[in-house]
Amino acid sequence: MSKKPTKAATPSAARAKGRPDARDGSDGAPVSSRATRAAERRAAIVEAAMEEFVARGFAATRLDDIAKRAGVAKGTIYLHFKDKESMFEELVRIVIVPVVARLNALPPPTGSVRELVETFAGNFLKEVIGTRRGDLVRLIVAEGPRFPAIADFYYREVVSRGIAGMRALIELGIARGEIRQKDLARYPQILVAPAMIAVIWQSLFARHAPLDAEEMLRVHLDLIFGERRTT
Amino acid sequence: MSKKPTKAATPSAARAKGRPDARDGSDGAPVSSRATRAAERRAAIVEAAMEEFVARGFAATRLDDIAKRAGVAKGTIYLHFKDKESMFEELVRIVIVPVVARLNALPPPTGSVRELVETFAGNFLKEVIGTRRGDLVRLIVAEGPRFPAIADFYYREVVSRGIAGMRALIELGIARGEIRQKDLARYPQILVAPAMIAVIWQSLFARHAPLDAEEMLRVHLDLIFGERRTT
DNA sequence: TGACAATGACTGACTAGTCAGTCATCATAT
DNA sequence: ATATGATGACTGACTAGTCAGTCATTGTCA
Repeated sequence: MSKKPTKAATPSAARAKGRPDARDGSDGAPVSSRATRAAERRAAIVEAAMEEFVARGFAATRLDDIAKRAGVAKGTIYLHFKDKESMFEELVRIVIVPVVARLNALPPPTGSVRELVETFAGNFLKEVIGTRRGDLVRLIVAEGPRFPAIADFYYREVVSRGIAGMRALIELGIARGEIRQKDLARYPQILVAPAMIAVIWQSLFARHAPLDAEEMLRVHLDLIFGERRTT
Repeated sequence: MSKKPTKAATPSAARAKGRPDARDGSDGAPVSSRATRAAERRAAIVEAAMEEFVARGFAATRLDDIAKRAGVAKGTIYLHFKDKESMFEELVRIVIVPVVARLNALPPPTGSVRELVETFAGNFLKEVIGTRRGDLVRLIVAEGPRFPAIADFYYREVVSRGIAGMRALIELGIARGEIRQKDLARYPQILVAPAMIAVIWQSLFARHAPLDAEEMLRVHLDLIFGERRTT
């Protein structure tokens, strides 16, 4: 209490930072209404927070660091999120939702099942393995037990749907005679397992022994569908 | 300095805690020499720390909690470990070493390759999935990126050996005609992937959808070795 | 053998530092 | 003009790590 009788001396100086003009390069149309700027800031915070949480985990991440990375004051974070915990949960949702949307917009079943699965694997390679989304998977594995809400959400929105989708694909493959192993439909996890391992491998062991995920998935599909004759 | 003229008042009272007799249940042989007691305490700390780290992760674990759980004062921890971080690293080593020993003491290759792999899978089921060792795997996935030393160690001692062993097994299987897919030897990860997924699944999603890991592994082996005729 | 001294394992109150969350103050779009 | 966004200094709770002091055990000597 007795520590700081004088206040309001320095703070005004720092003010120089906050966007002075807030217009785009053209003539006079204000490109940033308050709402727009706020949305941009929110996005910056989400981006920065994702980066930090992925790199350090929930407990070790400092809000100060997130704020700094987002180019925002700490207080600003609290204009957008209730607290660190709900911020983390919301974050995971924000990043996952587009993934779910993608899952729901499955391409119509054209061509062989193998082709379908290959397309799927290709997308997975490109958009998950070695990307921030891949790190998110690791983050969920890491923090899931301490954030049941996140584990629940992830299971409901991604895992159960993914498993169901894969099961449908496998059953189609069995019906068409492309897949021999009938029991595979009971454990679609087997179909996905190498892909998940690839994700984890990349973020843990890539330094020691890089893994050619694409080739591995190809071998795995050969195992399930039988060897291909084409290159 | 000027704060504590009085001391030595309370501490003596707490002394009641430390083993009063230090003998075993039989007659008069002192079972706990100083060295023995110290070793017991160290073991208690390791056990407690493992529990806490697995449950909360590195950053969120409090040394006070570890001490309390181990029935030891906080200072005691520092008699055995340099600091929290090296304690964590040492811990992982301590738990992993027996696993490595187990790996090195592989049973002599008797019977079919499938039998060998099945034995292996059986052990894995019993001793890893759903046990503290399984949680350790998750912990390494979670903290590995922040503890390169641990990821290194784990890769060197467990992963690379495991992969090498599996590869040998697969090559044997190919040579004996039990395994068709020759490329499998290039990615032994595929053989192990469902087991790893089972470990992770149990600690994340067991509540939502329990997974019959044993059955899943059987199906997976059927996929690799071809369907079995026996029940 | 018994008494006494030396040892060092053990303790827990304490320090120094960290960080989530608050709020008085200021800036600015409307 | 003013309502709302934004700021960052500040607070208080919390915790890793320290260290002076205690005492059971061990070693030694008469």
